Amino acid sequence: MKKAPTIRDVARTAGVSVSVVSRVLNDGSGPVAVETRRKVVQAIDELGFRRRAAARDLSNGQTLAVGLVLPDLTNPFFSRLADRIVWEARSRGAQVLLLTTQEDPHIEGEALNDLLDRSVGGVIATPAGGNVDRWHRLRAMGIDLVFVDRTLDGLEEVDVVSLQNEASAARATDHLLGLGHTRIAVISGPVETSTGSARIRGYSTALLAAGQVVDPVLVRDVPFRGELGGDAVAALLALPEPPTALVVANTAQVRSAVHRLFQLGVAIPDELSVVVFDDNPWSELVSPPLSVVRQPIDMLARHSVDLVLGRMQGRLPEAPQRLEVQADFVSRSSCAPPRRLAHR
Amino acid sequence: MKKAPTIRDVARTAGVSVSVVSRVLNDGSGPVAVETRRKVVQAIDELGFRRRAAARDLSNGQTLAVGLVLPDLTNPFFSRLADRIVWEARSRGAQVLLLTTQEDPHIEGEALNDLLDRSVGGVIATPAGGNVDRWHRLRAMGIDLVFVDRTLDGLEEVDVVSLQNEASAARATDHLLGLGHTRIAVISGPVETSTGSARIRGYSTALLAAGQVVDPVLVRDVPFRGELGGDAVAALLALPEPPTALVVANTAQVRSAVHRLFQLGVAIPDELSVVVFDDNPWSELVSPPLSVVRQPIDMLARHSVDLVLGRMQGRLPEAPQRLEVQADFVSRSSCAPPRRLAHR
DNA sequence: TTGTAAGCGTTATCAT
DNA sequence: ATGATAACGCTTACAA
Repeated sequence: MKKAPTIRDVARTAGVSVSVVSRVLNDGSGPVAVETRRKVVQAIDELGFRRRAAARDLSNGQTLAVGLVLPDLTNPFFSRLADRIVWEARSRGAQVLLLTTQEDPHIEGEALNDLLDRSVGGVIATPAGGNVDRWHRLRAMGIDLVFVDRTLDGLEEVDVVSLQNEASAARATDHLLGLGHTRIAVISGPVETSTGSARIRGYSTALLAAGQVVDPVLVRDVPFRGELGGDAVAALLALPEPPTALVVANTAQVRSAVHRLFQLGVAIPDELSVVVFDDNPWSELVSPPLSVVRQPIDMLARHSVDLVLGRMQGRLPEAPQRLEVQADFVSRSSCAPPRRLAHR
Repeated sequence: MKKAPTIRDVARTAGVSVSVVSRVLNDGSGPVAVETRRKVVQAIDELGFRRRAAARDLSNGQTLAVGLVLPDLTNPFFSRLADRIVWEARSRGAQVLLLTTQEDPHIEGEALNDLLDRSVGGVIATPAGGNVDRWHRLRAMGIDLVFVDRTLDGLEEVDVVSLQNEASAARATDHLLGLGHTRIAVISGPVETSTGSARIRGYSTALLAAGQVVDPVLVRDVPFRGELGGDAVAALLALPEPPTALVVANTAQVRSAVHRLFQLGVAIPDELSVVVFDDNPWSELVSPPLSVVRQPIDMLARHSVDLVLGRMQGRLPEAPQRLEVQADFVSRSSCAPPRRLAHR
């Protein structure tokens, strides 16, 4: 196991000094005679030389690596997001350090410490909540930060890429309203989260615009972790006046919610119309195929990577960017007009 | 944005030398008076000092970070694997650099280059195929390597964690045989891959043991990428003598295969019994719920992390480890005895 | 028990 | 256009 060649080895076998080699390595950081460059290049691949990232990072106090902090890869939304982000990052020459938080602020805190140590150049994250001080600290250390999917109050200065949560929820609700439903329920994420509150807002707005009232008993905000989506479904159906339509706006809970619906033997869409947030690979495999709000994951990925990398390289205006991408509504067979006198 | 404190700052404010600080940092790397340690510790968190990973790595020529090379996070099998590996790694203090290959040896090659640069301490990978020289090079540079899920010929010296592919395929086939099927088809991964060939072998063995012959026309090996699982299904059903049972042993193709089955309106299990490899979150949501071979993903994760980290820390015997973990067969409602005279 | 100083592989600043 | 050389922050002999 011979030691890997260093820049000095290259310099020696090319018969030049290390500074010259360094210059050809960082193309354009200084003048190099064309013939000299040739020799250097040749030496480089003759020796199979590769720059040690650690040394480079140490020297210029920064890394081209990006930290990716996500709740949980078990949720298809995040795993596809991770897939796209890794892809976009590598196509721009950056690497990705992956950390998961299980939606737990404590774990997230530790992850942030790691990131601090490792001095990544930037971070893309879906914040779990809290840790405001840590996030600030990160920024104070000059690490560029982009939130994806969710924001956090008190961090107005960080870039955010999210989807049009409010509009999308309104859109889904409108669809149901258009079918004639007058008792539409929603299962969202926690109201304390940016996505949870925005989606509930969209839902309410649509209802109000249609001249209906918002019945608080039909609005369920459940955590992202766990299987509480199912319980919310059960609770909703056990109501004296159960809903005839349901919007599952908590991506992490759609599996659980749908699972329960099936267990309970609810006839979809006859007894209950349903729309879910996010187009899972299986949402058209179940019967009936689910109508969904399709989140443009690749756009989220592309923009977040653009933002971090852009900031890290100092392009981009000072002001924090706030990007909202549009979601599509995909109508399949899980919605129908309400049946009068539907009993269960 | 003040500069982050260095080990020297700590030494100064604690009134000791840097080596002492370093010693308390790497607990046990040398003697430190208990009172001195106290002062140092105090100085450390007074200043909020954190070691720069780059410097540490540079100094000792190694990183505690692990490279994770996976085909594709879009496949639930790999996303769950990633999730578990990240988790296990962090619980042992290691970070994970994530790279995806899209099953493309060329992309994989580039990923390996990155890993070389970044001098991660070890790598956990599901090899896409080829790149044998690159893998060797990695090992030659002292980077510990563990293959998970798949192996590669010509790399007998690397640790492998996989599941009992042959036994699991046999098990699934046996189940169908037990139901009385005499025309069982299999859709596997490429025969060139370790998983593809092993599963076909298991399938054949079971058939032979039951006194049946292996009809080559019923054995379809399809790539991991793309949607060819669906086409294989269609081809199988178009046979003059179509199968009455099907084992989808290519995890990456089960969605596509099942999708096509549904499109074609095949009655499961009446017309066709099916068993699929890997317990997707949706496999019990579709109707009928699918009988599956459940892969013990957390075991795969745990063992791979144990292996890399163990090697990196120099424990572990010389000889390459070959771990096979057991998969469970979960019977649900997609299998039944064959119907005589089933026409389509 | 503690301190000094020489690396580790790059980059960047000056001279030449 | 090139070459010395000093950082960068930490680890580790080796001395004291």
